[in-house]
Amino acid sequence: MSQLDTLPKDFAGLRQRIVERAAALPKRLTQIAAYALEHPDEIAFGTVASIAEQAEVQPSALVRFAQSMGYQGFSDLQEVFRSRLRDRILNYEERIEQLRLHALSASKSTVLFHGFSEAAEKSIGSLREKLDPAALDRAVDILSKAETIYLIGLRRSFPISSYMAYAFGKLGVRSMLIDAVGGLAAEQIAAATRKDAVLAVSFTPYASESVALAQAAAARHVPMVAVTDSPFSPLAQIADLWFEVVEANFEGFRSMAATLSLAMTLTVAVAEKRTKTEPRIRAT
Amino acid sequence: MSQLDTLPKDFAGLRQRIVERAAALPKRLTQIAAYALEHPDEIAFGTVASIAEQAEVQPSALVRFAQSMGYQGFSDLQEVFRSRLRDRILNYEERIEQLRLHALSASKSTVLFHGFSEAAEKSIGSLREKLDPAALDRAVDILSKAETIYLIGLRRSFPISSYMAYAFGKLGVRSMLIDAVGGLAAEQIAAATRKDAVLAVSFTPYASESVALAQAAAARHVPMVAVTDSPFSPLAQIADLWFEVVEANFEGFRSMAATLSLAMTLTVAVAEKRTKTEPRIRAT
DNA sequence: GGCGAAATGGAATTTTCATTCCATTTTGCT
DNA sequence: AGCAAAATGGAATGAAAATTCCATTTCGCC
Repeated sequence: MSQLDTLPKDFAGLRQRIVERAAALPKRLTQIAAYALEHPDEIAFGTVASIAEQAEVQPSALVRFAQSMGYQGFSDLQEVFRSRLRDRILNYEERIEQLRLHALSASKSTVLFHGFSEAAEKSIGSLREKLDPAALDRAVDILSKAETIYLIGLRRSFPISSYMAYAFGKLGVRSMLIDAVGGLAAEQIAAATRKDAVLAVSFTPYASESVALAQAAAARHVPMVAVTDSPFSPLAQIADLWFEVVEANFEGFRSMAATLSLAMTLTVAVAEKRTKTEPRIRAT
Repeated sequence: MSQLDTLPKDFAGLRQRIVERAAALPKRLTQIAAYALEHPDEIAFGTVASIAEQAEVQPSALVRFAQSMGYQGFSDLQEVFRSRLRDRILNYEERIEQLRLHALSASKSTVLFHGFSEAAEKSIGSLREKLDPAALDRAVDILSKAETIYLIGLRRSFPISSYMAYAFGKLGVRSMLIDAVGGLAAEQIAAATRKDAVLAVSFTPYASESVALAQAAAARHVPMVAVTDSPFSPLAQIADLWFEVVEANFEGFRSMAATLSLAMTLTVAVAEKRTKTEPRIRAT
């Protein structure tokens, strides 16, 4: 309670404090300290009653333990254990501290920059964890068999599709960017057949034109790989194979970093797979 | 409630059930389904009240959702979301092991993906270290004073400029994307005056058309902010202010993540600075 | 366009949980 | 050993949270 020094807000700091003070603590509280360090996720998710039972102490002892560490009650201490679980997923702890320091002295635009960067890093990190290698291989397989790859991605997704069009061009892979210039989107995709393939990219709120184009292609049985953000996406319904990419956002603006990384991967992988069959130009 | 079939005890099963049933669910519950899959951590850690607020629904709707998935109440469903996190933590060491295995037996495309992701993370990290906050503020200042912001960025930089055009549009900032449709690039930029501004993006090898357009604008004294990769870039010579962004590359393909992060920052910062003068639309 | 059923919002209620309090036990010191 | 101070256990309390209930709105069908 009478805690003049700053009380640990992150798990690393709390852990250190527990180790330091444990020796000077009464028996029952030492017991709790040991339990806490050994079963941190129990502390994070359990209730006072359930933890007390597990650790074979009284509920009140848990509260006293938290107070002896400087917190007002058990709930405050538990919050630190929970934050550890949130952060650990992406290995953050240090980052957040750093960001906090930055944020104090920084201008509004600097805060924005770090916020967007953070969102980008988070997005990439989470896709790295959950991207299915087998799905990636299948997607490359579908696309590399296509005579022409049709790229659907308008509005927010247009940077992705236009990047792929650029890179495919450099790599000598025949592709068609559906850019809807002159209102000719439908005409642009009309030539796609079963021998081609579609790569469709769309995120909430799904641009209705992109969806309509993808559906038109699907109706004609053009093989389709989709990149979208939810199993409820209209693209997920119609694609032969789809990737779920959830981008983190900052101030309501979603990152595109993870999607872009995936797009680059597909582009290069398809180009390389093709080169094995028919030799082609290689470029940056 | 009247759940004869086994109700999901692990997250994977629950996830599948949510996807299956969501279509047949009423509007509000579908909304919750989407939120739950997109923010599983929130469900795991939050309280009914806090989650309800985040997802913009009533607390009672969350309980109904849980019941429609076969659970007795929200707490039971939440327990599944929590178990997912527990498991994830327990698997942490395994994960590293798994990653090691991946690296050995990984498919070519997985290696590509991790390579590009790493390049993106590196690029962002290095820009975070060296981006000058004062320069950022000045750039925002220059751009926010413009009547119309002309966006120059072709070929490899086109994803960046097209993203900014999209975002500026959403934010109600007048901008003109020089997309060179119909070979009309010169005409597109011809209207720019001293009261406007140019944001030019170009990297080695500098697309000659981009450079020519920027020079044309500079000759007419249009204020210019540039994003490029070297002090020797032709853009650096003519811009009033320029950012050096060095993107890491993998297998000869440069990331765009850092540039994109900077682009988002400029876009939002300019929009916010403008809103102080004249009220405008706010959107994602 | 009107009727009935389903869905929804929000307040009321119940349950669960953290915290506090106090009687009892243990510990440390003389 | 005997006393005071600290620690402990367990029940009582109050706060917060989940759940239920009901009036109102929305939706689908005739």
